[in-house]
Amino acid sequence: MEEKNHTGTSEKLVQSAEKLFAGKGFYGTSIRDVAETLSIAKSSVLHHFASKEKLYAAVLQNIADEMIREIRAIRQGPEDEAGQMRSFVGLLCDNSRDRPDRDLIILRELLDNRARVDTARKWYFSPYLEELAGIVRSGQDKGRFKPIHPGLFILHLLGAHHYFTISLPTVRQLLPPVFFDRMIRDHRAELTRMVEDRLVIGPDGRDNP
Amino acid sequence: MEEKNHTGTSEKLVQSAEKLFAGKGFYGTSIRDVAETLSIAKSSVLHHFASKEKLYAAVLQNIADEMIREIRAIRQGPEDEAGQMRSFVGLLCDNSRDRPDRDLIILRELLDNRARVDTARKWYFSPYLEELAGIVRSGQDKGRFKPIHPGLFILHLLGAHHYFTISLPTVRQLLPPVFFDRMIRDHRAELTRMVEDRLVIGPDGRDNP
DNA sequence: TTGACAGCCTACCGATCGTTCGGTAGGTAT
DNA sequence: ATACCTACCGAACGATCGGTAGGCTGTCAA
Repeated sequence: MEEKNHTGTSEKLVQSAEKLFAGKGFYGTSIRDVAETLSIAKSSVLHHFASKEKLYAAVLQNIADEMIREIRAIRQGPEDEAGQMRSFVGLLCDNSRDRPDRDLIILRELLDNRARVDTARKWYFSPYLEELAGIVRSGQDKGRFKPIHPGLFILHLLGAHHYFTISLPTVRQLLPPVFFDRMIRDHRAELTRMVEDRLVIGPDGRDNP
Repeated sequence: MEEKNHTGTSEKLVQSAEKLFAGKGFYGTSIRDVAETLSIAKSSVLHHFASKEKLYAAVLQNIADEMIREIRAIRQGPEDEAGQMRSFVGLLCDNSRDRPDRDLIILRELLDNRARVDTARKWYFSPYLEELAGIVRSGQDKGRFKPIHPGLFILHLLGAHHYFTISLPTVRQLLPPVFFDRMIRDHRAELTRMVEDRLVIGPDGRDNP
């Protein structure tokens, strides 16, 4: 058997780089910064990843892979489409609490990818969006979801959530603590309501498109 | 009388810098880049703004001022609170179409401000959020709006819109044109529905909180 | 035992970064 | 004519950037 990478440094580099890129972006993060988190030389980083771009790509790929795995696990689960969407809202909130760096990286990539979208650059998160839109379409095909545009609904749902989580540290300073705590508590319920009101057709079959 | 800034270079610099910062962020934009857009030396940029940070601050302040002016104009208009919120949705969409750089800068600042929020750094857009939350609170005080958390609703509305507009260039490549066009058309209607469903209490007085 | 290679190092490269400096051109006020 | 101002410039500063070259060490299969 081939026994490459027996130190696990590459994986540690990806994890460190994720945190740094999330905090200061691609241009704001230097290879030296990444190397220092593992107390190794800068050129050692370039031994594992041939360039800064490749390291960044590895970070994106790693995040995208995890997200795809999570959403596929939900989609292949036993729930119906409405239940899957509710589980997805829970997944969103849990991930933002446990892995806040992910949200930052995704948003940064969304911003940066905009500028170079014409350079035929790979977009790591399109399979993720495809899976989500797939759930919506599936529910619509079975007559359980309202005929809203799948991609639009997903973008609005993701937008409401990510924008909220990104704003939290800033808004925390602007709001009295009591209001802030209530806002956090209400957030997940509000996302769920977004699913119920705008997507799921009630058990009585009524629909107001 | 003192005759400062008779060339208008400072204003031109702010406008150029806004575009560049929007495209590649603070770290991704150099003073040299800004100077070249006006065909002047980079030291001349530093004559108008003592540092890169100060130039960036001027860009943010300029955007924040315009946005505050716009939202105050709506708020002091003749409409009731529901009409003001509808006008605000229209303002959002129009601005994103006419001044797309603004959305990018605001989102980037939201991301970057997160990291240094503990350094007591000024947050230029809090008065803007305050004005918006004020409209919601005012409508609630008059019994016209549902008792949703004002800040939460505003963040969800802004998030849904900004995330959507930011994603447009990327999503355009992933979607068949016919779906893409429909998505654009439905976006404003969907935001308006967000206001109607989750905020405004219908004329019959019914309310489902 | 030996050779291949992974991992990590020091040393160094050219380029670019933000910033500082001294100086010039042209206008205005005294 | 003197003094002072804004606007702008080119040169240079030290620091840092991403990346390269080459050498040392330890592991492991042949």
